[in-house]
Amino acid sequence: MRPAKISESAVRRLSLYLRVLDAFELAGKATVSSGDLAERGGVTPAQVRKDLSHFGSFGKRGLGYPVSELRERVTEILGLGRRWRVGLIGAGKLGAALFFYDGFRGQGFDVVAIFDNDLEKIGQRWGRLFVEDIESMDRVVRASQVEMGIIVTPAVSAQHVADRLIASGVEAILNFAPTRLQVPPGITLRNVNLEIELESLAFALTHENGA
Amino acid sequence: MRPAKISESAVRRLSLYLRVLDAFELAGKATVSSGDLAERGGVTPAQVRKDLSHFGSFGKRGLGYPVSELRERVTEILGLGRRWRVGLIGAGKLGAALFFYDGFRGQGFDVVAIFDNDLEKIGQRWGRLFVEDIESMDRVVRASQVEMGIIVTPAVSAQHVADRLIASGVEAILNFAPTRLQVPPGITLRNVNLEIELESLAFALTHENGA
DNA sequence: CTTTGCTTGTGAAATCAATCACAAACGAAC
DNA sequence: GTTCGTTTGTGATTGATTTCACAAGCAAAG
Repeated sequence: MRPAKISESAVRRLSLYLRVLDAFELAGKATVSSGDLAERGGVTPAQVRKDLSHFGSFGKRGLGYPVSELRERVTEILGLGRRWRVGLIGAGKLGAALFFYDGFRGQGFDVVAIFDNDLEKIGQRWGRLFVEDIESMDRVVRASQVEMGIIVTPAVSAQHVADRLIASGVEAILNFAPTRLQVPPGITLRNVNLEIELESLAFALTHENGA
Repeated sequence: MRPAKISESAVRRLSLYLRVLDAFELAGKATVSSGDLAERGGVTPAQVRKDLSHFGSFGKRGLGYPVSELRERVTEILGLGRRWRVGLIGAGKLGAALFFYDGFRGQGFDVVAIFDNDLEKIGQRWGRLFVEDIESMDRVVRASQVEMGIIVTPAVSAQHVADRLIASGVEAILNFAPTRLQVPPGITLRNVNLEIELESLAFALTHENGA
């Protein structure tokens, strides 16, 4: 079942449910109710049922959802039934932190290329990869069959990097640079802006009480 | 003017406008229209006006908004008219990347304490700070007047760390650990989950076309 | 085989957010 | 001082998302 339109936030909740299901499976539970999932996920039971119902009917009334099977189905829905080839652009500290973070590999994401424009960095060995010159991005992206790009460059370079990624055939970009990227239709872009997160905390602290 | 309730997303857009205003001010523009702000921010003019109108009436009809003054007002609204004292919990690669990232300082956020539970890390010197034992968190948080906590520990430790932060009086937490934290009412929590971002890209790539 | 206790799946209702559209206000031109 | 072109601020409208509420379905017990 492929529904007309699934909201961004519904997809994110599916990722969340998947993690909760992992925990339940590890704990040896055979079935879970929408209430169980909701509690552990911090949402309402109705929300869980509605989110899942967009993709089919996975539960049994009176009983709940079979943990193992639902986990497989959600994995499939999210497109995690395969491995994804990721390119990292920016070999700075944040790039290194992401590269050496094991969580990605565990979820099916393999960094298969690293790029930088700094001569100091180009040629460095990271794990079993070498940092490539950003000038050879097109060739390397195609050779390594990179499907997603993670941009961890300074803001000024980010748009240029995005343009080159897209020109090389990459259709999904995760941008950590604190700038608004312009991308053509059909390209999926997600932004992670750490400054905005902190500013949102500052706003909350400033306005929470009547002080 | 303090409005009843501002949506999370409206606050994030204010951060965005602030960045656009910075650019306009740098470019020497004296006034901007909602259309100018909208174009650079990737939103609609009506949205810009609505967002700003929640906090007052800053523009002149027929003319637009005075760049410099609006910038000051938005800075004030977001609570950025002062510096914030931030504690970093987790002295791993991601923690280091965040610590050495200059963008935070530029926006008014100062990391004033770093914690870890690894004996190898405790006592290390980072810039002008030393990595503290997580066991002394309560004392150090109070002594350094930490107001916000950034959690960059493994998932298993995150809830414990959050509990201790809150017990020490911290009321705002930015969590990078891939787990759902439980916090009492009154505590502001934001999550940055890199796995969920990638999974959302995987979903988009998987479902974008009829393939 | 019928009853009982749960839990799903889903239209309907309610809430929340974004967009529209237009009167009001301003500066410039004459 | 009047007209004109522009842009704000905002009530009304539309659209999206979440929650409600309940019929339908299932397993277990008797």
